[in-house]
Amino acid sequence: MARETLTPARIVALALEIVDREGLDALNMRRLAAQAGVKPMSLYHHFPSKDAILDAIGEDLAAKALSDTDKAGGWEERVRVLFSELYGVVRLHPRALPLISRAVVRTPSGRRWMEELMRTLLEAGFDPAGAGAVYHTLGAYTLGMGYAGLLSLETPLGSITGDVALNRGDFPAILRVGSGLAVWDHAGEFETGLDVLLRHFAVGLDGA
Amino acid sequence: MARETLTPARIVALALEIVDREGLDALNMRRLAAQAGVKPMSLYHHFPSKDAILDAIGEDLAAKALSDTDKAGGWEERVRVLFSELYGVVRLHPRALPLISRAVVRTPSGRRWMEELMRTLLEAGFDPAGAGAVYHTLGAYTLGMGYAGLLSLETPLGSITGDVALNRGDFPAILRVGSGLAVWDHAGEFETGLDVLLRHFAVGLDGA
DNA sequence: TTGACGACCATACTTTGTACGGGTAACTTC
DNA sequence: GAAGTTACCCGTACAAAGTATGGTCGTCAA
Repeated sequence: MARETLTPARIVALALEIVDREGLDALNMRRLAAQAGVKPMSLYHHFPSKDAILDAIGEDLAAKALSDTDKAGGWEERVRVLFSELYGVVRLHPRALPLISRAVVRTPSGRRWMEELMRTLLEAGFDPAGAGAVYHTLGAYTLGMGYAGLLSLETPLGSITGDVALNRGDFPAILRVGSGLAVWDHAGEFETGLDVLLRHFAVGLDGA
Repeated sequence: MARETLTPARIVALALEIVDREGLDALNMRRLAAQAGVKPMSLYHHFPSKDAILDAIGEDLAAKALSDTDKAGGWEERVRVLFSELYGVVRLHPRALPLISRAVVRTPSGRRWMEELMRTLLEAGFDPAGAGAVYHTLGAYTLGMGYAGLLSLETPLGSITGDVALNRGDFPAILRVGSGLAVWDHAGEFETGLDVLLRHFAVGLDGA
């Protein structure tokens, strides 16, 4: 709205706002330009394509997941913090999740996050295959929690149990569990699962 | 190609083929019509919109995840089978994953899958909150494994370690782990994590 | 003054979903 | 069997969205 100078950083910030507020699909060049008080083609002076803007958002978010990881502590604690920080970013920007997941393997900050994780695991004594397994399992779990939350944003809370109520009798168990299905924010739910998985790998490491 | 009669089932089958082969983005009405040997607008006689076709694909896949769940066995085994079947479908059609995840909460077969899961959990003795937690945790894990695999399809295997090799020295740990990062098909990796999580809930159930 | 460059934009082309209004053949009804 | 109805398919056209191409305008160095 306010007509400040157009910069890559401001474009990314505005784009993220739109994504957070209205979803990834609502982000288009004309909309973004309008938000910046500028005409669409002006954006191309700062970015070569829309995809480049999306990558820049991803980089931005990946950088946030990287902040305070240098607290000391055992490897298990460090790994826990790495994934918790990542999940924290996902919780703050659920609609940007597809960008975050791409960023982990494609942007500088994402790779720094990954390097940090791999270094921690290798130093802890995991062999390359073991480190890969930890990354796969915990990464999938973290990513999945995010996608599940995103899904529940797009499918309005009551639309499951609400619809189902129509043919009451066909889905008694779903109805009994009710709203517990649609709400993914239960305190500590993510951390609990993360701990369970992490502990499993820790035990395996000692055994080997 | 072959000009058979156009039916909803055939449209869905062809659409799924395109998605499997070329990805979700490659599926458009003109492309799909051409594949069916028909003109674009003809599709709208059988489906009201593209979105309806996507939902139909989801329903189709959700139905496959539902097949042989009626084997007897303890609740833990039944839950394991439910998620394994679902994951099996995801592995067969990774590029259709976004459709599968929507389907679980939106299509008849998806809801039947969910009902089956909820019924099993409630009968096993979980309270509604507990059943919700199991669904959240295992569902997120399953979904996440799928998304991670999808991600590795889109980011060609070597592009991570390949790029990183350019600035050798910045990412030594990633390089050491190497190809283990990009390959998500390790036998039993999914089942291992699933068991770990499931066992955690089983123990919690006995304790309560 | 002049020319070069950086920031912004007008126009237009392409791709994709789909509204609208047919058209033809099979089938129903009297 | 004539007339209407329906099922199935299609031609045309428009809107939304990414972006190629080629300006325009102000600032600043020489």
